Amino acid sequence: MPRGHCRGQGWWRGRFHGCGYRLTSGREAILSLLSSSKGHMSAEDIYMKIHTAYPNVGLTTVYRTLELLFDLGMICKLDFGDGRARYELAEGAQGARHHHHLVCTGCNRVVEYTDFIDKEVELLKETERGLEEKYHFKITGHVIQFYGLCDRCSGK
Amino acid sequence: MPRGHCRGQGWWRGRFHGCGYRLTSGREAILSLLSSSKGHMSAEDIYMKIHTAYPNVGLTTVYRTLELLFDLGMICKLDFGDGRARYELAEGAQGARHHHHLVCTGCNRVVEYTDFIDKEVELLKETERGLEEKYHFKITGHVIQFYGLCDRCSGK
DNA sequence: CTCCTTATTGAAAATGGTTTCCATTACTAA
DNA sequence: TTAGTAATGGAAACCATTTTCAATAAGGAG
Repeated sequence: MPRGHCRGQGWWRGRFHGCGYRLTSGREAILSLLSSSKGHMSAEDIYMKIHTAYPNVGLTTVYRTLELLFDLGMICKLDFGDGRARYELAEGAQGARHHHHLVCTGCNRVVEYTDFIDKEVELLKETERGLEEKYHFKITGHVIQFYGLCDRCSGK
Repeated sequence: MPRGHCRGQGWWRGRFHGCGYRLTSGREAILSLLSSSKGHMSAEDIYMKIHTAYPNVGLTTVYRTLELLFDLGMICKLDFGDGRARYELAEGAQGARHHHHLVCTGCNRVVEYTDFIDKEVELLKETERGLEEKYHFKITGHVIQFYGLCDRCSGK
C-alpha cells in the first residue's frame, strides 16, 4: 500500500462524501467498471457494459458521472481523434503507472507504452518549467501521443 | 528561396493538377488565406474571413477543401480540445518552423513555441524508433501539447 | 473557341457525440 | 415524517462535421 488512498473496493466513498456528493449505485458501477478494466472506454462503451447489471442507468448519467469524476481528478479524459472521448482511471488511484499512447490510425487500436517514459517525463518537466517562466503560464497537463499504422494495418 | 517548392502566390497550382484536382477560386482563396495569416483557424473562421470577398463559397466547400489539403499534406489539422478543429499550413510550405503548442484552458489562447523544440524533436525521434521496433508500428505523426492557464486566466 | 466529361459546388438534410431541460425520485439531516 | 437538495432518465436541443443531390464550371479534346 504505497500511498494511503487506495484500499480496495471502496476507496472512493470518502472522496465523494468529502465533497458533498452522494455515492449512488450508478456512480459506483461506473467507477468500479473503470477500475477493473484496463481499456480506454468511451461513454457508450461504459453505458453498454453497465446496462446488463444496471438497466436503469441511462447514458446521460454516464456522461454526467464521467464529467464529475474528471473534475474530481479521478479519471483522465483522452482524445484519440476518432470523435469520441475515452476515459481511464487517473494514475495513483490503482497501481497505474504513468504512460503515453500510441494510436493506430487504421484500426484505432491503442497501445499504452511505459518504455521511454522516464526520459520523456524528465524532458517534459524541464520544458514545462521553461514554458511557465517564459510565457507566464501555470501548466496543468500535457498530451503526448504518437500516431501510425500497426502491423496489421500497414500490411495493407 | 531555401527549397524549390515555394515560389510565391501560386506554388500550389502544379500540386493540384499533378493529382488530377482542379484549382478553383474557392480553393485558391482558402489556401491563400491560410498562407497569409499566422493563426490557427477553424473551418468557420475561414468561412467568415473568405465570405466577404467570395460570398459564393459555402461552408461545405471550406470543409471539403480543408480535408483535401490535409490529405495532400499541405496543412495540419489541430485539436486544442474545444470541440472544433483548427488548421495551419504544414511546415516547409512557408518559412514555417517546426513548433508545438501551449494552450490556455481558460481562454483558449494558443501560444506556439519553438524554444526547447530541438531537444523535444530529438527525443521524439528516438522514442519513435523505439516504439516502431517494439510495437511494429509505422509511425506517421505525433502530438505534443501543454495545457494550462495563461497569466490573465490564472490571476482569476 | 466549343463541346464534353467529370470534378466541384451550395443548400439543405442527416449524423452522431455530447448537453441541456424538466419533471420525478432518492438521499440526508433535523 | 418532512423539508431541502442532489441525482436521475428520457426526450429534446446542440453543434461541428458529413452526406445527398441536382446544378455548375474547369480543363482537355477536337
